[in-house]
Amino acid sequence: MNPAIPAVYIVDDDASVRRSLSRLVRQSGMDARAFASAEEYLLSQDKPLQQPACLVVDLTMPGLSGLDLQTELARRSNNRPVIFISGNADIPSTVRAMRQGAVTFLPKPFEPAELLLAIAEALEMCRKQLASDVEMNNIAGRVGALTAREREVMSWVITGALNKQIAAELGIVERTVKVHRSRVMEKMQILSVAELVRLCDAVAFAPAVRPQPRS
Amino acid sequence: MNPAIPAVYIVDDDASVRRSLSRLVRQSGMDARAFASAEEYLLSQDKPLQQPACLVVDLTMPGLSGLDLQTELARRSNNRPVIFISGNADIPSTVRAMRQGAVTFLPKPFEPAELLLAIAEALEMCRKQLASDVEMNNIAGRVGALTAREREVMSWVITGALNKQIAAELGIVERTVKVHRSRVMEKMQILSVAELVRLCDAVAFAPAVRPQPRS
DNA sequence: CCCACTATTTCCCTAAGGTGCAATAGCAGA
DNA sequence: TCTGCTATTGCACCTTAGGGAAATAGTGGG
Repeated sequence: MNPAIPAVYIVDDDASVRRSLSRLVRQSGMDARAFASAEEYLLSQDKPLQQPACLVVDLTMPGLSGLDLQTELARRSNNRPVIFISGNADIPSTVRAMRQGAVTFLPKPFEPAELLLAIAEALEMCRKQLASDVEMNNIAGRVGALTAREREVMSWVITGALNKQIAAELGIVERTVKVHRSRVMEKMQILSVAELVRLCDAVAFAPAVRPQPRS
Repeated sequence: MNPAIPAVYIVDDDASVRRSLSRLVRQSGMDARAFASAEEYLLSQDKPLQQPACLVVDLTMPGLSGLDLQTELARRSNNRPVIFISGNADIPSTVRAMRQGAVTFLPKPFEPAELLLAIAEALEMCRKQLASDVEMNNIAGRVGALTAREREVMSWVITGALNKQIAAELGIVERTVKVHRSRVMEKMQILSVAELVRLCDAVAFAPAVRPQPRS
């Protein structure tokens, strides 16, 4: 599969729906992959996504329902946008689906253009998410390259603490703090504290500050 | 109205619904205010919200519909959480409402407990939003106290630029940059660049950097 | 036992950040 | 015109940040 070509995963127990939707998707220049059940889809997903992709899921299916699938995907941090389709949907299901982050919910029958529009939106969301994920992983990787001590020093640096203060907190000499700090900046591949703060905030870097024992 | 007591704004064209919901809300210890139409509600809203509050809106009403009201509120940056109720709702309306940020959508008839649960959630969201808004206004106020030049210097500082570089960019001497920078830290009531970066990011402070003229 | 990695420290030096004091200048309003 | 606010700069001085060189030490493998 060409990583540049987006993929649409279709999950529906109705074979004729799978066929027609697959055709529609392919005619629009995208990859289509169909699954007859949520379980089947889940089993096929062993690799992290590398190309923009989204799901088109039927709400009511034997076994795991569309909502169950969505819940499971959220649990697995599989953040592919989900578009629901259903012939017999009720308001509560729609609400639940949307609250869990569904892109939209199309009641059958729907116009092919409606689905394509939703898919386009979902793929755009996915692209942004992918770009963001890449960036997060990039940063997390750099943080991972730090030693425990360096992370500790970093957690103080991003609070704006002076080297002198950090040294006092850690019970070491200022020169040592400078050494760690220097390595942090080097490994994080940045030149300023401002950038360090942004990187740490972006990945929600844990302070690593020992919890204050409340007397 | 006691600011500590949350308020629930009920917008429904059916007087009996307004009565029963108001009673339900008041019995739960909250303020209830009822409106017969979206227009009536909008006209009553001239003051910014100070207490946690949410809306319970009927989807279908004469004049502006519930969705119209939601859209208008979004346009006015009135971020009170909205709970929809409706006796004859369809999926598309539900989807649109949820996509526009509705807390939930309750089809009539619903259990009183359901609505109270939704209200509790909405009020909690509102409380967090209020706290955040206060914080944002606080920061924005401090930024507003800066002079144009100080804001300009700040925009460079948060990129991690050295005083020397900032001076070159602005065509002034380093000493002057230091003066502005010092005032920025004073007016923003902080002690470190790390904090400055966070404050600016929190309010999405515009770089104020002149756009690069691409040749 | 030797080696790589990490943590630590001392001495010393340069660059950058931050301030106090004083002075010049432009501009808007009383 | 005088006053207040803002911007600007020069000079001197102190504090921080950042590194170079070299050495000590503990830990985990090979």
